[in-house]
Amino acid sequence: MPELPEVETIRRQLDPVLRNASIIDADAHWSDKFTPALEAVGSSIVEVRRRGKYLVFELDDGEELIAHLGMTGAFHVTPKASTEPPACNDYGTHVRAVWELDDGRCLVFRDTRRFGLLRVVVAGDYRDIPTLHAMGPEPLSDEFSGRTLHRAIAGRSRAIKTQLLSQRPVSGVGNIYADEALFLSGIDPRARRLGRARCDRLAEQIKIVLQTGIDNGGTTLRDYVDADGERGRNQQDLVAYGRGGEPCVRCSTPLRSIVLDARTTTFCAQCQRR
DNA sequence: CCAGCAGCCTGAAAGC
DNA sequence: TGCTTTCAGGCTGCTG
Repeated sequence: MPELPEVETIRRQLDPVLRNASIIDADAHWSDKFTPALEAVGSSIVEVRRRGKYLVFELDDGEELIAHLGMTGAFHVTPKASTEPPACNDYGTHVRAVWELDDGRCLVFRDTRRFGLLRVVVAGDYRDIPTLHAMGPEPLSDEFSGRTLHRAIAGRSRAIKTQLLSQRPVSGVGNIYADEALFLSGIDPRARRLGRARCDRLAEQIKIVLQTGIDNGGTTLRDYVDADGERGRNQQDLVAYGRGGEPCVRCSTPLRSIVLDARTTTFCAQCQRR
């Protein structure tokens, strides 16, 4: 559920407090989705960046620690205090990795459902992380526009929402913000062909809903909390996602919920055109 | 290469 | 009340 705005919110909190921190020890859950955490030991964090929904911890040895939050992933930094070397069990439930820093603080990764992922790679080499490797442009950059969206979906026959969730036409959009952007641009999520004009509208609304999400500190529906343990506020601004059966804010027709590619999809059959 | 879909996970909520 | 079933969903990897 963390999508671009949630990951960006966390990044903005982690970057200033983790710069120049040295990782002197680590512990990880046994799953090979999390054991790569140990490979970061001995390096210092240069900067915390983001690409789509992935956090990228740039290390000083030419490598990057990559983290995907899956559905329930969360990061936080403990205050100085430390007593013993870190162990996952010491920091509460569902801790999947702990990195001990040289000043006594710890970076802690929790992930209840274990849909998250940690990797250490040579900087920029994402061949082992297919979605990151083939990731489309950053939605809030000039690299993404109606023109690039139109070109990216040309010749493909899958529903537009499915294509958005694939991260290829654009990065960082998940189920919540896809439903919101499609609603606001008046496009049926099942539409399979979009002309340039509709791509322009959709690209514009994607930028707006993601920026609004960042400004609101993310959307909290269930598990999401930022690095300070705070919930987001963007759920108050949602007009489509999770509102099946409620009246459309534009035309009052009850919003319809369907399952598209195994994901709940809510839209207005009146306002959104195929 | 592409479309479609099962499987991975756990806890909350709904159903019986 | 307590047990069982359903649901949530990003991404991987398999199949046709």
